[in-house]
Amino acid sequence: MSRGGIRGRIQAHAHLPASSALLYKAQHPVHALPLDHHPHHPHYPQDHKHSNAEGHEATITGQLITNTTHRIMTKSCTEEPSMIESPAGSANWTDKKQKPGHEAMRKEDLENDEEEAVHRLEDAHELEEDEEEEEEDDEEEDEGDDASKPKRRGPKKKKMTKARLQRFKMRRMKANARERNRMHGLNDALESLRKVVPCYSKTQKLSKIETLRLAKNYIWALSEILRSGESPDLVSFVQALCKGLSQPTTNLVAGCLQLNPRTFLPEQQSHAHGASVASYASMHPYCYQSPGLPSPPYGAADGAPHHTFHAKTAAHAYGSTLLLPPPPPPPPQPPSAMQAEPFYDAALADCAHSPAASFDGPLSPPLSVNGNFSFKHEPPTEFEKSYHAFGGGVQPYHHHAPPGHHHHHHHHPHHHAPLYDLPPMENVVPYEGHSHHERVVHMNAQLNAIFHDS
DNA sequence: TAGGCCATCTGGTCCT
DNA sequence: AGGACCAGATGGCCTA
Repeated sequence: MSRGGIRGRIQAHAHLPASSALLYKAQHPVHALPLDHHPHHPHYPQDHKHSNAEGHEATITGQLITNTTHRIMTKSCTEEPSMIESPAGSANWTDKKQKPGHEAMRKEDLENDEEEAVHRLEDAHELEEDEEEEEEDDEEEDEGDDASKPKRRGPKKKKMTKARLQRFKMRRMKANARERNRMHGLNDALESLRKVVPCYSKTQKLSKIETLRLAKNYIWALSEILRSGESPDLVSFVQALCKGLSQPTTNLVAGCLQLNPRTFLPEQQSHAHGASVASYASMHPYCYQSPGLPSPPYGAADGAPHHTFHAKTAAHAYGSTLLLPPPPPPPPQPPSAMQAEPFYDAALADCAHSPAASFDGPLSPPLSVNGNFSFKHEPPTEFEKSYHAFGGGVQPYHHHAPPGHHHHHHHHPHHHAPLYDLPPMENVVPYEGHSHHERVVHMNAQLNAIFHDS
């Protein structure tokens, strides 16, 4: 039984103008208030809740940090505790760029919080009040009273002096802030990934794990296109995309690609297998649009990649997300998730009757390997540059070359990587010996051949 | 209410 | 020494 997760995230909020998360955040504008005024916010820093292996100390320091920790927006801030941000940054980190006014915590708040924190830690660590000069004094304490108590083995535990406490607290705060930033960076990267795999919607996001799975499948499917050079059939492609995905995500992908979910069922695939992506796209030029895509430009509202599709280009563009690998001799075992027909019925109903019901954001770029085949006109990201550097090996990145321009004058013969005798999805073969540049040239040619009916 | 998903804190480990 | 990375723990939100 799948609860929550993608299905819930997708279906439960289909009627809402925004995702639950966004909605919740909109309804809980905590960013303007001090941290300790929002103990029930979902992303309220939770140091105080900890009762882990460190036990008491963790709890106490957690309370400390609860009152003093704030989102650190920039890396430089991690080196300057006075720059710590309002907790709202932590609660609404996705909105960080819209909330510059809360970056700095009021100084008196910080001082008060730290003072209280120190008091708590004093209790927790039996701090000796008058011990201001610490280090040396701590080292040679109670050496002679071993008769009274059993001697403690192991490293001697230093007494928590105020100064040490302060240092510890500051270290912990900075480490927490770094960790938050690190995770935010990870999430940003994941969001970037969401945008380049099929079925992107900003308000109905795939979960992290599903995004990774779908991305893996997508990469494999595209690799198969390169390897075979054939126009794959729709069902196989969708099956490949959905392999290992949850039911809700499978449902999403099927709905996103306007594929009759029934065609997943083995007994229904006989006729469906015959349809290639190209023919399907030509027969259903409009159906490759996301069911809920508003009139173009689709991506303007939510900041997603901006695509200006026409009916014709939509079929072309989304068709390219439907590049199907030829069905392997033994048809791939459909994931168990694909056998739950009701999901597909629901998806089908959505597609057929409620074009705007499921998605309010743009789909992914049609082929977002690196923007060469898609409509991307932005300068390359750092990742893209490095990706080129890594994949291309010898080719420098042509920063300002327009899409589709710099890849078309030299098309080298392409040697496909062999497939191994592994299960399809584990069969990812690096295209060694070919630069990424070359592969993209080849891919462009193939995709153009497939989807331009030439 | 259970389970999925998530953000966050935390201490350990490794690296520079 | 300090930062990055990691995994465990925790609790909140949401859906079925």
